[in-house]
Amino acid sequence: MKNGSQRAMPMGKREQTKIQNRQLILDAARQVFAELGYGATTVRDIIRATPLASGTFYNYFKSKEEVYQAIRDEVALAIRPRLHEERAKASTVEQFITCTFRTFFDYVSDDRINFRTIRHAADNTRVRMDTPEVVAGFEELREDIEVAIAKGLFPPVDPDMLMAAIVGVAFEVAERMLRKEPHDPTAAADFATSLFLGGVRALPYAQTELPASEEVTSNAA
Amino acid sequence: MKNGSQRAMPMGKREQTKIQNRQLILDAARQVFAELGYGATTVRDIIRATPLASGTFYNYFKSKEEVYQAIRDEVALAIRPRLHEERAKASTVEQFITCTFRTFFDYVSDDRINFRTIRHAADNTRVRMDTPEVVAGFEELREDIEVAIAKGLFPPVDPDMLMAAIVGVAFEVAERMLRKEPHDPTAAADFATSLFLGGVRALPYAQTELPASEEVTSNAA
Amino acid sequence: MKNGSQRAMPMGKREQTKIQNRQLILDAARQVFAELGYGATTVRDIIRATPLASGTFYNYFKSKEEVYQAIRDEVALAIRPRLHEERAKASTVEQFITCTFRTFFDYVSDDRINFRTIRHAADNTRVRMDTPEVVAGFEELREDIEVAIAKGLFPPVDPDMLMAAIVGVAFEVAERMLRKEPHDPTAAADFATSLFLGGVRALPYAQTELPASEEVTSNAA
Amino acid sequence: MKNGSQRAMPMGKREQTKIQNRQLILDAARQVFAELGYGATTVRDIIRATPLASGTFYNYFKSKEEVYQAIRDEVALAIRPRLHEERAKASTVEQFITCTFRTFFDYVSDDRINFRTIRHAADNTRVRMDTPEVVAGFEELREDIEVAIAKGLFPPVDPDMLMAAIVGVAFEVAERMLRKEPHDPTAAADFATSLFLGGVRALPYAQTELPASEEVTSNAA
DNA sequence: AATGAATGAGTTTTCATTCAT
DNA sequence: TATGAATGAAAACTCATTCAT
Repeated sequence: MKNGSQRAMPMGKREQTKIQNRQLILDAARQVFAELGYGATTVRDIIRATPLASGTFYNYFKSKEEVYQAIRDEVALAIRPRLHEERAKASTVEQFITCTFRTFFDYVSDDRINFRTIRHAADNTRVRMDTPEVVAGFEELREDIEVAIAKGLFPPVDPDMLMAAIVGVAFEVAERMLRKEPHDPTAAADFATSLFLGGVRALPYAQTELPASEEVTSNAA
Repeated sequence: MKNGSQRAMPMGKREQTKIQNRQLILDAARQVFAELGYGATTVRDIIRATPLASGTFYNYFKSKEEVYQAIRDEVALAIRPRLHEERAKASTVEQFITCTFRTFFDYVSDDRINFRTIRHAADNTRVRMDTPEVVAGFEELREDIEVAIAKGLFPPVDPDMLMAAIVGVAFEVAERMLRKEPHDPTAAADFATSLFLGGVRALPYAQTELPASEEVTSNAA
Repeated sequence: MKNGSQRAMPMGKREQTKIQNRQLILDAARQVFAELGYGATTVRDIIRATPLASGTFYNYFKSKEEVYQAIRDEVALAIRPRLHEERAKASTVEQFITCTFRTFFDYVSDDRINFRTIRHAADNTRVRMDTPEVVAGFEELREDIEVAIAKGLFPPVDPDMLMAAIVGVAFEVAERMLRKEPHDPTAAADFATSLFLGGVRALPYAQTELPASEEVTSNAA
Repeated sequence: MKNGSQRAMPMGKREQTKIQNRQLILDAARQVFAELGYGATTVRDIIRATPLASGTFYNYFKSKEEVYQAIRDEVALAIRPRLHEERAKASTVEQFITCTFRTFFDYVSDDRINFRTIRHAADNTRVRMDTPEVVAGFEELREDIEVAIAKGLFPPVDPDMLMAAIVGVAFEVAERMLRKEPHDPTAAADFATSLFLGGVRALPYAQTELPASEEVTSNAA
């Protein structure tokens, strides 16, 4: 049987299907990881969430671990450069903190499926996967903090601790943000930023249901 | 040699063994969960880390899940009352924040095996179960915050968000604290407390390797 | 420690308990075999139906099989001699058939727990255990038939087949009898006897609920 | 050589293997149930009697119970319609009884493996499951009897009891029939039919080893 | 490439029996 | 002798991976 056609540019049906199937698996895996947690997920679970057959999985990934790697990398690759870039531009503590949280919460809000995959809540299990890519993201933050300290933006605090505090607040507040519809990444970013810049006394007042008098809804400090 | 201590009901060897075996299993489970992560751990792994026979496991727990519950509850039951009690005494924001972090980090430092079990790495997965007991601990913190706001200790911030921020910083900073020997719960508590009271500019300066002069270790800003 | 008393006749507490425990186990076993069937019953099930501890079982019986033997023997020993004796006295077909069914249904009605043990209905499973003792009971019936044929009571039919028919009707009709309260062994015996003596046309008319005219409730033939 | 037969949908090798494997398991199960009894049989036993791997069993059946169901239903589905149809045609007691027994014994003789599976010995346990399909068969017989009574074929006997008697004789006589080679379903049917039509006195004389004169083989009474 | 049944190693779980108290 | 927890062999079941179609 001869290969009748060779089209240089337009992608053959074969290649398209291939890319599409890979994506089907990745999407299914994200879903299932988010629902069951990484540990409890089986390859069968992933396949079941797909129109494909079980054997097909192995045409694209060697194992559950490998799909997981792919998802992780996708996430980290999507957010890390953005964060790093923003922070590099910061010339004050305010800017550094603000852009870090804002970028993070915006990303999470846009791409909450991915977020849920690495930080997940379901069947009572929250998981966070400290895989190389994610850890690398943390390291990058720490390095950016070190640079900022060197530049004099930050006082000479323990960069590791500060990184931990930022990460902790970012993930935990993101979790809450996602529970309320509609998501309000701006409010989340404001909250976290205010906390880091001025402590609890600087926090924005809560949006109350009652029409509060004007000055109360804004910051008093 | 006389038995000087008074045991109201001298325990038979059988009861002792029973209690001891239960503990053997719990300890083994803690170890193994900490090493392999909850998801990857099998009941066999737990038993293997024990001098007991496979069937014996089922005399004490119905499943891996049940051991895990027991561990979790042990943790939550140990720490929650302490935290709640301390916070109830607080009459200022400072006290509220300080005692929360101090109690938490002291506990974690004392009982790091338990902490590692519920907040852990290896196989790159950190798990924390938002099971009834743990969630109840979070709720309690939120309620305490609400009470504090009502009393005027806190400005009228979003209690859910503040709780999230405290929890995030607590767990994440604890993680870092445990990576350095010797543990320094005081430093961790100081760090977190300062952050919450005055933001990044209020943070204590990092412990440098050089023996720093006294006033340097405290806040300057 | 000395054995202070030796009472020749009155049974010691020890012996009494021993006999009593043996009986507890036998009774429990009967119950459980009847409920779960022999195959599905575990020694644990039997013990659970007893106030005794699992180890105690083995002071009385070596295994499930052995309890089962004991029950079987009890049953066979209780009913076989009665049946044999009655049939030996029979001098007509009528007597032979009548006494066989009457004795059997009376026994079953009295001791339905034992019956249920060897012929049981629960969880949709009917079991009949053709153990040596039970088979011996069947053989005895066949031999009695052979003797009756030799004596001229029966025509020279196939004794094996006749035995099978008697056994089949006995067990199956007994099953129905036990489903109606109050049990009516007399009606069951009449039914079976009439069938064997005269075929379906000789069967007694069914007891109807409606107050039927007198002659209808009795046989018409 | 051409494939002369017309298969509407030529079956792929896959489908064939699937059907064949299902049958392998069913056959093995029949064998093993017949050898060990239902209760004592394990899924492993069934698989061992098969060239298949252990996991394969679970591609076809969820449990031992489910295989058993399949076998049972096969039996009931094969025999019930035949019995019902024959009885519907009966216009006399003789026909009703005759066709019932004849059809039953013919079936059992043809399909003795199936019969042995649901009515069986070894480990001394005979099992017959009164599962929906089988019970439905019994019910059907009872209903047919009720119809026959209404039509005046039978005297107004207790249909439940008559059904029980027929069932008891059918199963028990079938058991004996299967013990002798060659099977003689005709003799079994004659025996049972005669019993039900005229009682023991109407029974055919036993086949003796000696070539008996003609009239002896038929009824004398 | 896609399919999905087969595989069998590995896991969970049960239970008859033993044995220290 | 009674107890009941411990034992471990064996049963039930799962699932990642292979492979014939």
